[in-house]
Amino acid sequence: MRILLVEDEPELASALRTALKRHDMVCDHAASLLEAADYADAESYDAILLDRQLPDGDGLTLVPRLRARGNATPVMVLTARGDTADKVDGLDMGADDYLAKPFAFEELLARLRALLRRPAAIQAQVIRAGELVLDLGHREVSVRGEAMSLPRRELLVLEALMKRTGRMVQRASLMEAVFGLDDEIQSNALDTHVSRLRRKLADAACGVEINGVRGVGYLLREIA
Amino acid sequence: MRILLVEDEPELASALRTALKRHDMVCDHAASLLEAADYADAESYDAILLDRQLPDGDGLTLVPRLRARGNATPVMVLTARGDTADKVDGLDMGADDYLAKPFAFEELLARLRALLRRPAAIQAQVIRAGELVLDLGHREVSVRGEAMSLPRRELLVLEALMKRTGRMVQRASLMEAVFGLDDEIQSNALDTHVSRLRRKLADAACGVEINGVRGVGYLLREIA
DNA sequence: ACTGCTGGATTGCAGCTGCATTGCGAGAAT
DNA sequence: ATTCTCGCAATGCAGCTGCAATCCAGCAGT
Repeated sequence: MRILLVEDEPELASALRTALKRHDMVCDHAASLLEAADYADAESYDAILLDRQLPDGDGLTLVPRLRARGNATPVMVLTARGDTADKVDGLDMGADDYLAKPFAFEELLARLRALLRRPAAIQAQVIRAGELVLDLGHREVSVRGEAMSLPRRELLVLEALMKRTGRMVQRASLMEAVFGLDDEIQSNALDTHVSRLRRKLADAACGVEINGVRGVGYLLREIA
Repeated sequence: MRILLVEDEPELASALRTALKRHDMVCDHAASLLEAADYADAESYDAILLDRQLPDGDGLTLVPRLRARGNATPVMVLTARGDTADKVDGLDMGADDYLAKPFAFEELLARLRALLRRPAAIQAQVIRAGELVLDLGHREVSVRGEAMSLPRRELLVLEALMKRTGRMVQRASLMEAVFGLDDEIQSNALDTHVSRLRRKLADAACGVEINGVRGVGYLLREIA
């Protein structure tokens, strides 16, 4: 479980970190609103523990900003401001729980567990072709639910082709997708990978095949 | 929004009912555990407000019963028992929120709104793969009922892999799950943990193994 | 048709990358 | 103080990967 802790008070922050660590959670720490926003955008967390009083503003303003970007990470607000009005504000801004300081660490943990029980549904981006399913997010290929392990380069070829299933992919464009710019590949390495991929697709009987178009490039096609 | 209110004290119950009604919520009322179970089974609610002290037992026992039947309705416990220990118990029994009486009605409402925003599904508390059982709540692993003690990092690896049993987990994603951002790990520390975990899984003969996919990541697979 | 040509397809091979494993020392936990 | 854990480095190894040699199919010109 990955937690983002947003707390500017160093002592409390480090105490919480070690405590969370002891409970087998991986915890990143941000000490300001700005830092927190950066972290939250760059990484993906299972929950955010959020202090309100931060040097550069009210931590609570982070929540609507996240939600606006489609970030549904559960947020628990930890703050000394424990009036009913504050709590109502916090919750209505999109926080999922609101715990007033001082709090018992055991309660924080229990509430955190409760939050983590309800996972933010993540949308897997998948492309289908025939019986082939390519999960772009997890870089994984499967045929009829069965995982199929592919080497990196072959996976890149397949990805580039499946993104344009049934349509042509120029040879140069494939080269770029597979090798990028870094390598100076002069030989027929691409053909090699295509060939090997073809064989694996054929063995898997997944209902797709790769056609070469002389002088132009390749295309992946569903078999009739 | 349909709410099930479980509360045996007539005054409070009727006060809550009218208040909820005023906020456009449809509210059924049960005065006992038995009645509550019947309602919950027969109807479908968006949330349950649950008192603990009921004439025929502790209201909290309702929650595991619901969950066992696959009923994931969010539950908020309302009770005079507000010790930290009570709260922890309540939340760990599967309640989603825990509010000690007396409370401000506005806070109840705000918490209710927060509850209703959350995703409906609850994540399984235990994950199984082969003979392996991982209890996410208690953070412990067991094989055929036998507890198996794992160091923190290895447990994190196993957790990340078991959450996607049989499917790929990218190396980078594993890194994130096991180390936060804070650590600058440049070496093959991850490989080390995987290796050690592999050995323990093999020794335990638990019917699962970890496959590495060169250039991509790892996957945990049940042995045929 | 025949033949030479061209560009892709395939396959064996060798280098190399990236993973697996192990031992070790420092630091944390008890 | 002792034990456990963790990150690291060294070593070994398997598979990927690029290359080249070979093979094959389509094409054009005679």
